[in-house]
Amino acid sequence: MNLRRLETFLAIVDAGTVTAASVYLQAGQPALTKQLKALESELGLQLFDHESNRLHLNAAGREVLPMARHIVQCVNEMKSSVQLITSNRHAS
Amino acid sequence: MNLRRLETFLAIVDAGTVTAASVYLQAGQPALTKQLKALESELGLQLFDHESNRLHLNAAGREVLPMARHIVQCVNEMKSSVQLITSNRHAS
DNA sequence: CATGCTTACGGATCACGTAACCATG
DNA sequence: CATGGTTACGTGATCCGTAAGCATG
Repeated sequence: MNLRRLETFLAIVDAGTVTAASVYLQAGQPALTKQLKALESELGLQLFDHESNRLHLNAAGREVLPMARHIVQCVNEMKSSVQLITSNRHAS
Repeated sequence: MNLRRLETFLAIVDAGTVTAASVYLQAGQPALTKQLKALESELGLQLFDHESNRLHLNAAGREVLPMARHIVQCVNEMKSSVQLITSNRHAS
């Protein structure tokens, strides 16, 4: 399980398309497509309908989404806490 | 930020030594040492005292520990939920 | 035919395992 | 000197970006 893939998943959901997410993340579309496929493969679960030429979040994706958000949020909070620790360490 | 590194961190704390953690994780000591160093480098923060020939969790490590545990726990819960989803999917 | 996703492929980076080394109790 | 951690190094896997291809509205 890779955090980068979860962040990519969230970015694609929030941006609406892989293309828009790639602009936001300053990465190439192919990279995001492959990360998403890797995530779906790893979970053994399709998160989007890949049938049309646009991706659509499916039922499973909607169930996984809040958990992925929570994990990424916790990671960001940990990063903030670490920065706080180092700041206090320097202040003391 | 890599989840594998957090899991390694927890394993080292729980097992007490890198050696014991490497047995538990079925990996080599060098790999765990390097993952730990990578994590500390990434956070910009020493989590252990590296002075003796045994690692000792320091104050910063004790602060980060519960957050790391929470993140890993959330990831495991997500994995379980995904398995549940796929089970139900197969049942229906 | 414009938009958006996917696949192919080459290069770079990362991660591991074996082996050798260093430090401490 | 036994135990535990670290460094060196070569190999295998992973990831990305460019380029090309495919599908749909």
